[in-house]
Amino acid sequence: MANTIDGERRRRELAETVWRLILRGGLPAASVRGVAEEAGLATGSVRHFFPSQAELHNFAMLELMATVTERVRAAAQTPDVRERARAMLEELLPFTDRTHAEFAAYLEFLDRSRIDTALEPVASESVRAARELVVTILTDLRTLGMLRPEIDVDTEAVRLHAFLDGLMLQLLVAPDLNSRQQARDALAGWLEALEVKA
Amino acid sequence: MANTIDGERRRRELAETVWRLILRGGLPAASVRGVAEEAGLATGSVRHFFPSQAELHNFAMLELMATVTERVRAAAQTPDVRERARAMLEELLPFTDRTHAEFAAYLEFLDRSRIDTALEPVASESVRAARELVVTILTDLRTLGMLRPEIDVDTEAVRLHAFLDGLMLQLLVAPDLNSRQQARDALAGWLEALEVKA
DNA sequence: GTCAAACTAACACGGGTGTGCTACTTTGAG
DNA sequence: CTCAAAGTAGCACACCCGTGTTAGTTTGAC
Repeated sequence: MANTIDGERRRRELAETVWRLILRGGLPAASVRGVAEEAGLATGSVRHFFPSQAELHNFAMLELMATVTERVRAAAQTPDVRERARAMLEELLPFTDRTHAEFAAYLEFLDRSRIDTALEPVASESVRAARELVVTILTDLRTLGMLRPEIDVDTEAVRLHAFLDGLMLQLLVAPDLNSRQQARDALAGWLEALEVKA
Repeated sequence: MANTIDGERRRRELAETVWRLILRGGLPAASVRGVAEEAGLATGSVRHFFPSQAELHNFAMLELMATVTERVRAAAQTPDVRERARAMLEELLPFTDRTHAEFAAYLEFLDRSRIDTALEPVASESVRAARELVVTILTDLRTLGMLRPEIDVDTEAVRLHAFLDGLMLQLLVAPDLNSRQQARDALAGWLEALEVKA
């Protein structure tokens, strides 16, 4: 056989092309023809790796989740507990140009999953994973006795999760409302308020 | 002249048709042909009231903001201060089937405004208005001495605004995450935590 | 009743889309 | 070297889109 190695790399390249096009022109820009042209391929070539547009988009969103998950895993290596919590949660926000493009695509997919049942499973899984991450971080803080006693983990998880999603939405669609640094500070301030006084 | 009275009514009808179609099939469903068929008109009739699709969508979003603004104004009549704050902020969340459709359209327009410069002015104005409402409510509470002294209005406004937007996003794209009642309770609980102990 | 304006309707054009299909080129295992 | 598979490329079909244009119908002021 020929390039069996390049197959998955090509698919990942095309997934990133989808993200880039969505950042630039929204989901409609991520057409089969558009992706092919942006990647310098023929439409037939794209369809060789992805039999349908639905599979291309599905893969692009799965790859998106995998990328974010990997970054969260990397941030989980931070030694200090407080720093770790902050670092992990920061990976759920678009703080760099790179991640801004990714979350722009994520928002588009998430929104589309409301209609497109093919995207629904992976979309709701992503939301579930985010909630789980928040709960886990809060539970760890509680176990370590670093959470103010009057705070309920489940109640706080709902608030923090919604706060993060709202901040993400605002950074994407209304970047003038909060600068990235302001958003960073807002998250840091939030977490400080959770902790027991030193 | 003929029905000068019906003109604006027709335009409002078509705006609501746009909302309904967006709820059902996303922004792509709000095509000129789609709106015409849903409203029982010919495409030429729709284009008689709106010279272009851009004007139709722009008007639909303006009408959306006017509707929400009117509801907030009505909620502002609530006598009790605490109840009033809660009632007004609840109007920024999709708690009924009716408002769910409206906010679904709003999210779609907001997302589209990231790309479509024609929607950008009204979109950023809507975000600014929401922020202003939050700030105003918090400022009123502070003036009345009902806000816990350690709370800074501006800091709290950023948090509460992001919390509301996140809750809206989740109610729209991940309705299984939080029920409407849970979201209502979360908002009520948040506001209670802001107030000075009775 | 007249008539201009408001309103409704239908067609055609050019363009973009997803997808199916076929043919060509490159590659690397045997 | 052979040759089957991987990869690339291009075309055609049917569909939907926004929009321009033209024509017919209804309405209400005068």
